[in-house]
Amino acid sequence: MAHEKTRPRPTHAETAILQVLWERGPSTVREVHEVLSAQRAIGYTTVLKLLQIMHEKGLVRRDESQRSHRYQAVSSQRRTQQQLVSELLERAFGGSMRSLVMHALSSRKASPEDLAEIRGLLDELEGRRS
Amino acid sequence: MAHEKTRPRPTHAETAILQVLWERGPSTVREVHEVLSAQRAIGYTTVLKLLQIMHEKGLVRRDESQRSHRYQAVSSQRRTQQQLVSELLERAFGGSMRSLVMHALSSRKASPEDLAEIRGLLDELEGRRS
DNA sequence: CTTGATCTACGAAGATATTCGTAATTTGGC
DNA sequence: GCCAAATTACGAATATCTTCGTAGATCAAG
Repeated sequence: MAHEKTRPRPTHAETAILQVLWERGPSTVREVHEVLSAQRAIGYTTVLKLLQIMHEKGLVRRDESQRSHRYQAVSSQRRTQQQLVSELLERAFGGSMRSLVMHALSSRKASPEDLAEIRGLLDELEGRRS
Repeated sequence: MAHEKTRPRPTHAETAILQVLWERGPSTVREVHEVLSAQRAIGYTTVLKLLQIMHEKGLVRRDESQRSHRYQAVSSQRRTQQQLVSELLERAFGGSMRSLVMHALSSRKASPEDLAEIRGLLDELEGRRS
């Protein structure tokens, strides 16, 4: 089995860690802990344990060549986000993509650049040429 | 406290039930169970228990005037969806609304009506008059 | 080599979520 | 009134998630 088909959906705490790994790239437990503990109280060994569990689950890869192991996310941010959006779509929006997008757009102030890019994608989806 | 400020975020199983209540309106345990068990194996008393817990949490209201109690969602679908989107935004998208919208748009085929409505909202957000 | 700092491994406690069996209650039909 | 079917209440088992303490290994400094 060259390709893992079904990687488990990351939990809340796990997603927070993935967030850090995506931003920083391959990181040690200490580095991840420093970022997270700036956001909320969390023990060092808690982060360590979470990363170990994520490693078992196949959510992260581990480089053990150094004393301080380096962890990196297996799935790209893009792919994971896609998975989470799809899931939310089914779970709470009954598959209504429009509804989700409308909510997202309304939920936060968007920059002109954001809007322009979204508009561009809309154009594509509508099959507009030129 | 006339208004409950913080209603707990619904869990996975709970969201599935809310989904049914939003679609059907006030429903009995049996009715909810019929819908859910068509999707996956789940016992009648499991649904009952979940609805009882949701009632304790304040997620649903219960009409006990009939022998078969009727449950209905307390928060509107709209409001709950808003909450879940915001959470996902923080949790996995680092607050990048654009990213979320782009993913959502790409994840599913959208009807011309969907696209038109989204475009309309874009126009509003861009402050276009006319 | 010894010591203190740092790191991993591991177990386990506590919290939360999910599941369902059993018992007690109610009700409609006979 | 009695029974079968349907319903609620309740407790408990199981699973999953989150947390962290402790022990042991490793390493750098002196």
